[in-house]
Amino acid sequence: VLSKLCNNLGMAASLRARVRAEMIGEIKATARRHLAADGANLSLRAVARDLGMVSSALYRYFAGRDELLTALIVDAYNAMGDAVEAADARVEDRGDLRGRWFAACRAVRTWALAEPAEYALIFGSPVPGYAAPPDTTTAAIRTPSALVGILADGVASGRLRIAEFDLPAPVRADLVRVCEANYPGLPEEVLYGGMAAWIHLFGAVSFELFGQLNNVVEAREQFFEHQMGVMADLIGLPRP
Amino acid sequence: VLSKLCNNLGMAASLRARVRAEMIGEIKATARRHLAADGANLSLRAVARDLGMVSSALYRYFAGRDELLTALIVDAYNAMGDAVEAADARVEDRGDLRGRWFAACRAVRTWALAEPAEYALIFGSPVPGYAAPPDTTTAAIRTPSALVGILADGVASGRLRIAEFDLPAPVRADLVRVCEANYPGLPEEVLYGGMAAWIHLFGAVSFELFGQLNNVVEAREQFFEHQMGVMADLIGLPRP
DNA sequence: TGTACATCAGTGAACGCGCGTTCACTGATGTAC
DNA sequence: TGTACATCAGTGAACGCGCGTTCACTGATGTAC
Repeated sequence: VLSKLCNNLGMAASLRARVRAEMIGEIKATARRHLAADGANLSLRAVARDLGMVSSALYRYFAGRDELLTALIVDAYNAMGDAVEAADARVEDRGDLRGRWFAACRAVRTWALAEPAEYALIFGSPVPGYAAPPDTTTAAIRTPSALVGILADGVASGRLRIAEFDLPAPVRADLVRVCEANYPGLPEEVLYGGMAAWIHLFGAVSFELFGQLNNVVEAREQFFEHQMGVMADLIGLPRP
Repeated sequence: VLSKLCNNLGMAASLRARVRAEMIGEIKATARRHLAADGANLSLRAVARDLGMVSSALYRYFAGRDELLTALIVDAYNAMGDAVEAADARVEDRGDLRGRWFAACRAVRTWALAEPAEYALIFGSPVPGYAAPPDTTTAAIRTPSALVGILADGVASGRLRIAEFDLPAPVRADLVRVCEANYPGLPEEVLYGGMAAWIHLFGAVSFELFGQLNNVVEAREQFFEHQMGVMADLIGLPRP
C-alpha cells in the first residue's frame, strides 16, 4: 500500500515533470530558431506566438528574457562540448593524439557551421544589457578542457613533444595557477600551447562564419584543416 | 566680377557643406557613443534625442538606420586601418620587420581596447537584419593589407625567411588568385602566413575583449605580446 | 472508491514604453536678377 | 544694392508596429482523506 502510494506519487510527479521538461525543451528549440533568424534580439512574444501561446505563459517556465537567454547559452556551450567530447571519444586509437586533436577541432567547426546562431551567441559580441551569470562557466569550459585533456594524455603517455616557450613570468604565473586548479601536474607550456591553439581555432571558425573569408578563401575546409595542422605542429603533437 | 561670383558661390557652398559635414560628424559620434552602451541595437530616436533634435531630422543626413550603421562600420574599419598604418609608419628603421610587425599588432589591440563597441561592430556577430554593402570591403581590407605589406617588404628586401607550408592545391589556388589581384609577385606562402597571423591576432583580441580570458589570464598584455611573437616566428619574421 | 482541495499551465487585458519612417510645415540661409 | 525665389535644416504630429512584464482569472490535472 505504502509502496504503491509512493510509486503513484513518484510517477505522477515525474509525469508532470516530464511534460514540463518537454515544454521547456520546445520553448528553447523555438527560441533557438528565432536566434538564427534575428540574432541575439530574442523576443519572448515572438517565441510565444510561434508556440501558439500567449506571451505571459512563458513566465511559467522562465522568470524572464534573461533567464531564457542564459538557458540557451548554457545549452550552446554544452552542445559544443558534447560534440567535441564525442568526436574525441570516437577515435579508437587513444594513443593517436593528432587524430584525436583533429577530430576535436573538426567537431568545433562542424558544430559552428551547423548552428551559427548558437555559436555567435556564445562567441560573438556580448549581448547588450545581458550579463552572463557565473554558473555558465562550467559549461563554457568544456570544449577547451577537452582540447587540453588530449594534450594532458599526451604528456602522461610521453607522446607529446613538450614545446618550449620562454614565457614572461606573469604569464607563467597565471598559467601555473590555472594548471594547479584544473590540470594538476600539467606543465604550463602545454597549457599555453593549448590556449594558443584554442585561440587560433576560435579565430579561424569565427572568420569563416562571420564572413571575413569571403572572396578570399573558397576552399574553406582544407584551409581550416591546414591551419589546424600548423598549430598542431607548433604545440608538439606528433605527426603520424 | 566673374571670379568674385565664383568665389562667393564656392565659399558659400563650402560653408554649407562644412556645416553639414560637421553635423554628420556629430551624429556619428553620438551614434558611436550609443553603440558602446547598447551594442548594435542602434536607435535613431535615441541618437536624435541626445543631439536635441527630433528623430525625423536625421533623415536629412542619412536615408535610414542602415545607412548610418554602414557609415559607422566604414568609419570603424578606417579608424583601425589608420591606427595600424600609422603605427607601422612610426617605426623609423623600415628594415626592422619584426618591430614594424609588432607595432601593427599592438595597434590593433590598443584600438580594439579603446573602442570595443566599434571593434565588436566589425568583428563581432553580424548585426541581425543588416547586410553590409560591398563598398565596405575597401575599408575592411586596410588592416590585413598593412600586415601583408610588411611581409611583402620583407620579401623584397630579402629579410623575411619565407616559411614553407605544404598547402593543398585548392588553398594554394585561392591564395594565388588573391596574390595576383592584390600583391603581385608575393609568394602564396607569405600570404598564407600573413593570414594565419591575422586570424590569430583577431582571435587573441576577440578572446580578450569578449571575456573569454576572464579568470584565466590576467597578464593580458604580456600574454598578447608573446602570442604575437610565436606567430611572428612561425611566419619567418627575423628575430633581432 | 469518491469527494474536497491544492497545484499549476495557460488566458487575455492592460501598462508603459520604444521604435523607424512619412509627411506637410516653418524659417532661415543662401542665389540670381 | 535690393528684391523675388530656391534650397534645405529642422519641426511636430501621426502611423503602425513591437516589446517585457504584471495581474486577476479560468480550468484542468493531480493529491489526500
